[in-house]
Amino acid sequence: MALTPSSAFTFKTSAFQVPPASNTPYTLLQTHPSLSLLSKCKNMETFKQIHSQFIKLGLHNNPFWLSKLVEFCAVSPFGDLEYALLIFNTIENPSEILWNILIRGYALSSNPELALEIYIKMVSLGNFPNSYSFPFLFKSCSKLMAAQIGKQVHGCVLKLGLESDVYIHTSIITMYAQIGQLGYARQVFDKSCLRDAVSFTALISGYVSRGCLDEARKLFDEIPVRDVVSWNAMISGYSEAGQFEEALNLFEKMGKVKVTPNESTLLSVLSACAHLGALELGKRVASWISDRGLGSNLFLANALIDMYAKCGEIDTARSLFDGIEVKNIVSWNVMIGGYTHGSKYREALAVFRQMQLEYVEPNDVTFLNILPACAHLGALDLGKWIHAYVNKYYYGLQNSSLWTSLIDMYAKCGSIEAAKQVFNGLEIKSLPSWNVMISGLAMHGDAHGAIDLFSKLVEEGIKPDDITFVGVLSACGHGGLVELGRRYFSSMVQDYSVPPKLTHYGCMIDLLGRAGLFDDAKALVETMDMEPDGAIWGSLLGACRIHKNLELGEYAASRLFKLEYNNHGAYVLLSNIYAGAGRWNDVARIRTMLNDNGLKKVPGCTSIEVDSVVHEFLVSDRTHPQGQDIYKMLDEIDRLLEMAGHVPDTSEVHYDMDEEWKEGILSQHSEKLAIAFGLISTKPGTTLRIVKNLRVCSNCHAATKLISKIFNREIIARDRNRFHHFKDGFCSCMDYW
DNA sequence: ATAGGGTTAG
Repeated sequence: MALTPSSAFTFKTSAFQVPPASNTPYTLLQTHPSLSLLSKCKNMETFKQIHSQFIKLGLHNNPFWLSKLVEFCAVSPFGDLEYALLIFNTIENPSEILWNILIRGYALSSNPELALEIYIKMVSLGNFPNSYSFPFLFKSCSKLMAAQIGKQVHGCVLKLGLESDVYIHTSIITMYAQIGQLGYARQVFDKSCLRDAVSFTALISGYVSRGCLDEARKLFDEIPVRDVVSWNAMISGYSEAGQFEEALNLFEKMGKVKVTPNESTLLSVLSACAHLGALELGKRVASWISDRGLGSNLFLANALIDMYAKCGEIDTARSLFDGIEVKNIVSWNVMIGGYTHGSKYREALAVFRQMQLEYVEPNDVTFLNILPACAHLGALDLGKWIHAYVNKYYYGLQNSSLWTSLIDMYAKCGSIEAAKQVFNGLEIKSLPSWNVMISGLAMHGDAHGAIDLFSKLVEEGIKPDDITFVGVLSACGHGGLVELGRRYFSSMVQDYSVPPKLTHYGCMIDLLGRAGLFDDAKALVETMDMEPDGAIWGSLLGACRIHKNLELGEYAASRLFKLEYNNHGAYVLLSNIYAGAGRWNDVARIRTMLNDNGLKKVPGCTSIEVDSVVHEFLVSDRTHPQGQDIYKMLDEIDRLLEMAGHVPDTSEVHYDMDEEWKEGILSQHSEKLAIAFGLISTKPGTTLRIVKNLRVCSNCHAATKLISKIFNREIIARDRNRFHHFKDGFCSCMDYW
């Protein structure tokens, strides 16, 4: 029968009579070998053996040993509270110490309300609480977030005149601080003259957890003697609030006053270094750690891996990772996250696969780290597997960012319908989930879908943020909805008080430029209250190429080169503009500039997932094991395209002066290779999904439209900018991109 | 003999 306190407190003690305390001197007890026996005990089986041993030796009649036995059951992580109660119930007149131990056990348990029940029982049986009882009671109140009861217990303390006990005093402050009653915590603190580092820190932690860092800092500066816990409270407070510079400043100060950091300090500091990319400090901390032989501390090792990866030293991170003999889930997660963070998506996937081979169970953080890699690579099968896994093992999971990541993954893998399904299935839709859904629709060229969703969001009374408007404005841009775009742009500030950032200006300039409204685009650039960045000049330049605007194109390019002298794509665009205007001398001049600056073309690269494996193709790639079959298919495609009347448009190849390379370059663009591979390695009618690192060229776009018709395949292509759904000879972008 | 401040990644 499971004993509950209420049923247990029947005090059926007739079976045992506890004799009076023995006269064994205390000093003898302290060194008794049985004490180390108990402290080494790791499970109840062993405990029961020790218990019966104690009974044989007659030690159980001694109050000291009795308390040790109950204490083990009540508070050891290997103990058993019900068993503690069982022993307790055999004792006729339990001492206050035993009552307190039991209260402590329940206060630490998952049912802290029982600690309060036992306290009431204790008092109702005529026992008085002492100064030891109250810290346990306050701990229970904190865990229960029970402000009312906490105040009653506080009243009790005052009645008994125990408020000046330093332990009780601190536990009252801690309790009020942890249940969010900072005013009370402050009053207790201010009224008393008991102000040591501990009570200061208790209050500081309260302020920190409510985000009142300035208030916390004021107190921190007043502490007469700060110990390492005080420093940690403040440093980790800054770090968790995103004030990483402040965290590191404080850490430097801590070193100057010669307080030795401990594990917590180092973890906070490494996290701040990771966020700031502060590699130098990170390395100093790393050598400090290894100098003290702390390198094998798993928490620190994981934090170091994270720091190195986020600071760009991914190989150092990897060798640390490989050096850990017994990794935990965090080790795997930070390594995967490090690769994702550094855009090394294939490596992220490889570590994930390794993790599965070693039978390590992934968790939600693993998925949060691996999903962006799936999204970037278009690894839809793995993404789907993760979705199924989450549904199976994390059903009802509250981690809303995981759902947001899944929506984003589906959208970026070209499965906008699946993205919608996940989104619609969400009971609670966080703003980020709305945002990824809106930009997902925008990416897929469903401008009206995105705008409708935005209206729904507003109807639900949710306040959109700057990211929402990036989605809305880019939807308008992809759809060529100029007037609507203008309206949303002005509505941002007016109706939602979201001031436009550079990206919003970028969306608008792209929208206006692509619609050929150069005067408006120029006017917007000139009236902006911030300096235009490369992306803005780049999209203006791109628009100038589409609309053959030589003059503005030259200007935009000159501005862009001042910011990004090595932007190869920009030289190409400008060269295309010159070529379109027949200005061959200028084309040649650009060619020379490229050579002089040693700029290499970013190779076009397209990936396609077949049978859960992501295959990558570069321009004119001949490295694929099925290369021969692919090129055979490519010839077949070109033959059928020609028959269908497709004439390659060579106006965009002029920038490429390499004549022999130019030959056939169009038909060997990476997306065509990927499509050819997709056609030969999937069943007829299967949708092909491809991901390209650059923007699709107009040639491939025209060709892909025809391929979709000739081979009766839906082809979903993601380029640098957006999705194109090719079907039946048409593209969802309506040739506006 | 039982008591106070903080545990870790995104």
